[in-house]
Amino acid sequence: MVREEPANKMRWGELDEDDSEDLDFLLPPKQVIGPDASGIKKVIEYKFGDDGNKVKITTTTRIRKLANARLSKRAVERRSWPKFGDAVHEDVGSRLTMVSTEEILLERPRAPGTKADDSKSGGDPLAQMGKGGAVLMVCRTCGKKGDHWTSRCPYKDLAQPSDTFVDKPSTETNAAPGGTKGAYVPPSMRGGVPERSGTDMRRRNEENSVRVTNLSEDTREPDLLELFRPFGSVSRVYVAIDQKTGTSRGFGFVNFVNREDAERAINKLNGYGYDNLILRVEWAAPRAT
DNA sequence: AATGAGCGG
Repeated sequence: MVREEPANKMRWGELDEDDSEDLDFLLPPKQVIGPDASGIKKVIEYKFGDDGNKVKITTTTRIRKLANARLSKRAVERRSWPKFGDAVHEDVGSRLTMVSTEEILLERPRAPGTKADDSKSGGDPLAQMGKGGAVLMVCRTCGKKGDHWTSRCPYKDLAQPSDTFVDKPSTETNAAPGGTKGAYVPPSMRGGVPERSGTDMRRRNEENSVRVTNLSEDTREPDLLELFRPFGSVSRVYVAIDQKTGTSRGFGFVNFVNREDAERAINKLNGYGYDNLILRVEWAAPRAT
């Protein structure tokens, strides 16, 4: 089989590039009208004749019956739509593939490099839900879904009682001068954070944190959950994993929704034999900052 | 023996 390459054949990438020397740009743009529902198409174009005068050429064609029959009514209808974009000056019917250089702007929830525009949103992320991209916000401080991030949490400052805490006079929580009981106070017993009240205040009880040590190597989080679940609802289980080896480091944490449940678990499971090892179960110290 | 990843707007 022999393939013939006509000498004058342009590759598609070169289209419209070789005739930059002619004066066609002075001519009115080519117009394509139709085809209409009955397949009639008019092409009006202009050329310079040999004498250098402008010549108007009107071509009227009718789409072959066969081709027309294969088009859906909708497709035929679409053909009469006015052209837009780069296609405005194109006889689209003659070129099945359009190479467009039109800029397509992708819509994003937030364009890169822009700052959150509070003036438009009113600072309320909820107001943006549903009209931009999906917004999924879960506050890590109070566990509420949907209206704020951790840093905006109204309880952000309460969660970690500190010397700089001013809303409420601190008492037993801090190493206050004037003498305090030096015993360790479970975070849930400390002041500062409002108690769970009503249905709205779903505090994520990161605070009722129980440390479990002396876990066997192959104890995983599901095992821990299974072990502690009977004492009450567990909000989180965690087994420390060595990032390098992927193996358990032999300790973990269990958070309970209710302090009392945590306490019962500690009392029951501390010293409990599990996988040939004696578990140590006690209140966890607050996580390192 | 040992006190945890991930984190955005």
